[in-house]
Amino acid sequence: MTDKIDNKLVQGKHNHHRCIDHALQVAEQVCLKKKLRLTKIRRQVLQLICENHKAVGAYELLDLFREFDPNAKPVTIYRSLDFLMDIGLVHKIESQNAFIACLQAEKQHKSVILICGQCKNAFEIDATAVYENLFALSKQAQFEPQYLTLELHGLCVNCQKV
Amino acid sequence: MTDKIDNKLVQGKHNHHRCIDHALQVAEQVCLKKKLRLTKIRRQVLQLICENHKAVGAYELLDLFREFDPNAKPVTIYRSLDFLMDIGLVHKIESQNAFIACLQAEKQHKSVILICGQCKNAFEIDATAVYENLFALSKQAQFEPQYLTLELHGLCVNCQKV
DNA sequence: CTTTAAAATGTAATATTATAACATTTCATT
DNA sequence: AATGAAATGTTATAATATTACATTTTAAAG
Ligand SMILES: [Zn+2]
Ligand SMILES: [Zn+2]
Ligand SMILES: [Zn+2]
Ligand SMILES: [Zn+2]
Repeated sequence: MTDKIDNKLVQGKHNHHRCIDHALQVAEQVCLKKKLRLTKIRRQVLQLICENHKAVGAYELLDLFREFDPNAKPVTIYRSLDFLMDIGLVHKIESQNAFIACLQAEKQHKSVILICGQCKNAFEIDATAVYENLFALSKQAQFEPQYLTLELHGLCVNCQKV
Repeated sequence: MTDKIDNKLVQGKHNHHRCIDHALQVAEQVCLKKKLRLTKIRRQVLQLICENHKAVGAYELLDLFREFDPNAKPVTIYRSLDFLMDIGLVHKIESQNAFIACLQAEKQHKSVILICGQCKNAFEIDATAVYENLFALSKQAQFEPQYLTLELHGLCVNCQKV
């Protein structure tokens, strides 16, 4: 399984095993704390999402998952995604119908997802100030803000040259 | 056709005929300027989107459109939506797979869409500062920003009470 | 006024994304 | 061991969107 990881594909050079391990450890912690069950299926789905930093579609994930269970059905993936999203371990990229693992699920965060249109890598950076700004703006318009969809499309540093 | 408009449904009280007329006039102007063809079908689709300020799905739109042409197919709607979105007359709300008419298509604008989770009304307010902030932030992360998906979910003023 | 080529539309089929409904199994607790 | 809630299995289907190719409409040229 680990030999599928292709470090050339991820944003910047880094030991990607650490990302996966960290994400899985955080997942354990979060579930322990909330008394939720990180079952085998859920862990496998999370692991697959973590295999690179690209946004991954549910059916793409299903194909990958079928190496664990050839008979897996869409609903299995969607159920796991729902579970993982509910507890903040996975984010949905609405503009792509795709999913990424959150790399900072252990702490509360208000972030923008930067999505490279070329390589599809997606990563989060803090945008707390932006949230505050927008919430304030919307309140001025007598709107009661609840949650924000914030996705910035562009080119990552690796894809800008040429 | 006009007697379908229900002003109780729209954000605040206003003469909704003006919204439709304005949107259609702007559409004419934009197409004239860009030498594009605002065909009957495209105008009808835009008109239907304008009939209220709610986000409307493509198939919902198709149902409405079938009062013009009972044999209309999904692709007709999607083609018109693509055309209207390309020239900024319509925006897609990614988090809802739904569409709204832009009320300020005549001028360049950087806005956030405020979406009421209760009544589904959606309207835009200016967010130029937020764009600049985010673009600057992302550049610091060596990301080249291109376009932003910015959708704020919450409750509109009419839906906050009780 | 024809010819022509591009744009728009018609038509059918299909791809992609996501959920509903109900049966069965697993698991923690009693 | 009994119990009930949570998770999973299984089947079907809903909802959203696109592809491919035929035909018609339109604007512009000759
Ligand atoms: Zn996150
Ligand atoms: Zn890239
Ligand atoms: Zn707009
Ligand atoms: Zn409302």
